[in-house]
Amino acid sequence: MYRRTKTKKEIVLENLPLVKKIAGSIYRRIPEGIIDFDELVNTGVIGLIKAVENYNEKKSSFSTYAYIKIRGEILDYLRKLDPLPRNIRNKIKKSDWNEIKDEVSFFISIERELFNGSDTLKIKDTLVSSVINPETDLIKKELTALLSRAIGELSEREQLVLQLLFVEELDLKSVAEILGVTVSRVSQIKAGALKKLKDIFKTLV
DNA sequence: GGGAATACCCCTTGGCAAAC
DNA sequence: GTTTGCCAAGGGGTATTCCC
Repeated sequence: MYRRTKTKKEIVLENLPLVKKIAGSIYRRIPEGIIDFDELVNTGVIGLIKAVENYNEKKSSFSTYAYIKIRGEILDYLRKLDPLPRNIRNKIKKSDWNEIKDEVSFFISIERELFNGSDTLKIKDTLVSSVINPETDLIKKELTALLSRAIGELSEREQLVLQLLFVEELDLKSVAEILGVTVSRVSQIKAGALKKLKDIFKTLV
């Protein structure tokens, strides 16, 4: 057990860089002046403490578990700060193009990796275009649905690696630290996941 | 100032070993 | 046999230093 050899305080101090990394990646995506970076770090530390208390080593590595808990705590905190009722926020969400862009950015990034060609740019441009029309909207929805299905075929570990690399925009080194493996291993998982995704995607299209 | 050389970082890939 | 993971080597991009 992780806690048997180290005190809670030692584990928290040891994982503080991880908290700062996660807080930083979220902080970069929040409009300037909305929240203080230190507040996010403090919230992340609360998540880290909860992770230490509830960690079950049989289920996953501590760093992976802590990552999920820390990020969840910060996101919960941000939701609580939202002054708008959830139903109003949902209505806004439905018509907020930035939100849509955020959701599909993951797929765009992966697609870029998968196809690595000029055609990708055209699709990307279609997806992120500021002009919404029925045709581009339909293409976007179909592509998102297909990729979503393909990603669902991957293992949890592969999905996590892709999420950390493309959604959180972490580098391989950071992902390696979170997963507790080497950078080269993360690169291999990423390459394998993308290859698998490409194969799955081909069968779906 | 700017071009060349060097150092450094990030990442990928191949080979290998251990575990399942 | 397959999967997982590490190590070492090398490619590519960027930053820094040096010299003209």
